[in-house]
Amino acid sequence: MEKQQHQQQNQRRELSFLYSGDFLRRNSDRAIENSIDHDKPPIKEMDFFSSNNHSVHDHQHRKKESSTHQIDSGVNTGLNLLMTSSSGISRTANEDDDKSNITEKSKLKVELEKLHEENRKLRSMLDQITRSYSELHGQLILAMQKQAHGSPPEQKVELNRMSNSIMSAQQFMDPPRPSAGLNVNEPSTSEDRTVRELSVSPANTNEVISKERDHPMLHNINGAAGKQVMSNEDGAGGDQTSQSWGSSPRARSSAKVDHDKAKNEEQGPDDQVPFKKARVSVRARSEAPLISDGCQWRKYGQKMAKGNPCPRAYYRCTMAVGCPVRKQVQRCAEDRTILITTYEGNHNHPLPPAATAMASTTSAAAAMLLSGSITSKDPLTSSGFFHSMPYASTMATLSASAPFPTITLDLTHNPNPMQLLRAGIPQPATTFPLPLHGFPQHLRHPMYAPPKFPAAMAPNAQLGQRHASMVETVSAAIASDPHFTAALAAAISTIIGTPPRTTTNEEDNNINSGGTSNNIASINQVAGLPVSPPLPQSCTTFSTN
DNA sequence: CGTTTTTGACCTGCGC
DNA sequence: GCGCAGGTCAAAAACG
Repeated sequence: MEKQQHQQQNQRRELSFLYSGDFLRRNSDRAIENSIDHDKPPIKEMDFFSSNNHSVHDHQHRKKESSTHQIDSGVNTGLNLLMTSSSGISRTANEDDDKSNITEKSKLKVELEKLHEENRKLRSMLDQITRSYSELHGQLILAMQKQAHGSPPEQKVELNRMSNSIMSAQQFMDPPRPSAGLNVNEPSTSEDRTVRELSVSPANTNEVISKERDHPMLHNINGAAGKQVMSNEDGAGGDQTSQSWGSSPRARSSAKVDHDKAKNEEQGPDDQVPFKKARVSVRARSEAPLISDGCQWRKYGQKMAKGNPCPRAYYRCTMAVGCPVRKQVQRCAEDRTILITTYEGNHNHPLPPAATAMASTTSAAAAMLLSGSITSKDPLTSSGFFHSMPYASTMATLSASAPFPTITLDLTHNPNPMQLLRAGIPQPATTFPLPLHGFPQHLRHPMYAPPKFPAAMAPNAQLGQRHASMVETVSAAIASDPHFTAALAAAISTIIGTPPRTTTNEEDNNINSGGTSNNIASINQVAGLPVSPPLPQSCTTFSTN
């Protein structure tokens, strides 16, 4: 475990890119290559959420930089660093020196006061953001409960499902559980089964864990898995994804059986679950061969895909033995600066917060994809939904032509609602898949890292940015779907970790009438939140995938 | 020496 | 049944 964390940390160092601007500058002279091959420069992965862009091999440089950050920050560190500048000056006994010392002291005093003032401002900003988040969270839950009461049965199920997602997102805040442990706090749909299966032979334990430790939201992702769990009394079903992704020959053959089973289910009278597998595709501009989503991946294959001169690489999650999550990475044929990462499957292990961010985003997308809004026979009709939203049409699209239902989060388009709403923040000229730019400078500062955060999990500076960028991404996505809104709010809860609070009527009105813009505005404030409420010490599982 | 990547072979599903 | 394409396996090579 320790080793794993260490590796993670290493990987994160390896793949850090602070701002796209930096990234692009550093790589602008590098020719874009056709393939994701490996004779490439040291950049191994583009890190969506990290805070700097120094390679792990540049360890010393990195250390140096981090200390520089601390000094440059302007945030009161509690040490009067400026004093040190005068400490080395040899003192004479004459009056001139005394005078200059006094002047210097007064200067420092002024400086100190400035810093105090800035601290005060930042603190109040933090408070405000925290309040906004709490309000929003409460509004969300309340609104969903309201809707659940007044909606047709189908929608009720959906809303309840989302509610569960939010509630269970709170569970992410729990400390990491040992991998052998089961989460008895899972919703009742799987709880019974868990108890039942706990008595199964040890050989089965892993499978049971992988099924039941998954976040309930994740179950939902792959086609109302909750339903599956309840309906598969023989214990063979449950997690379609992990089965179909089985790696051993035995798993493969059983996967076929289960696939057939799934087919039968699909063709059965209950047509409400047309898809058992969802994929989330993330399009992002990157010259790096990979995007960093916080997970560890092992490449297990590469293929030339038809219609694209760039090879498609296949990766498998290696953060836990038997984790069924896979991803495919391929450059866009039309624009090779665009990297398309497609996730599939659910993690069966706890994820570091950095991974939770990306995973939550894609998970929510997948949840939406498989939610009631897409239960119609023609998945494409649901995409019309996006068209009614500004930006949303470029944020998320659905594909019916793909072999699996796939939702594509397009992060290559610049206008991000969050950025537009954030007045007074200079926009860098370069584009970046995730809206890192335009983020208040202070959020990039290492001082904003959560004090309680385990060092092994995420370096301070990176973490704040990861969360910041993630929240922005999530907020933008919220514009595209109310279901998405709920699911992503769960993701935000995961990141920020503030318990919900009861709302006032006024707040209720806001959310009922407000539509997405209000939400975005509120969440935007959240995005401005450095890390105020304690961040989750770990996350159980998130996944998209 | 353990882990990861590479790469050709193999399997599976699908359309004709 | 055949060919094609997508996806996976696993031995060998590369890497740290």
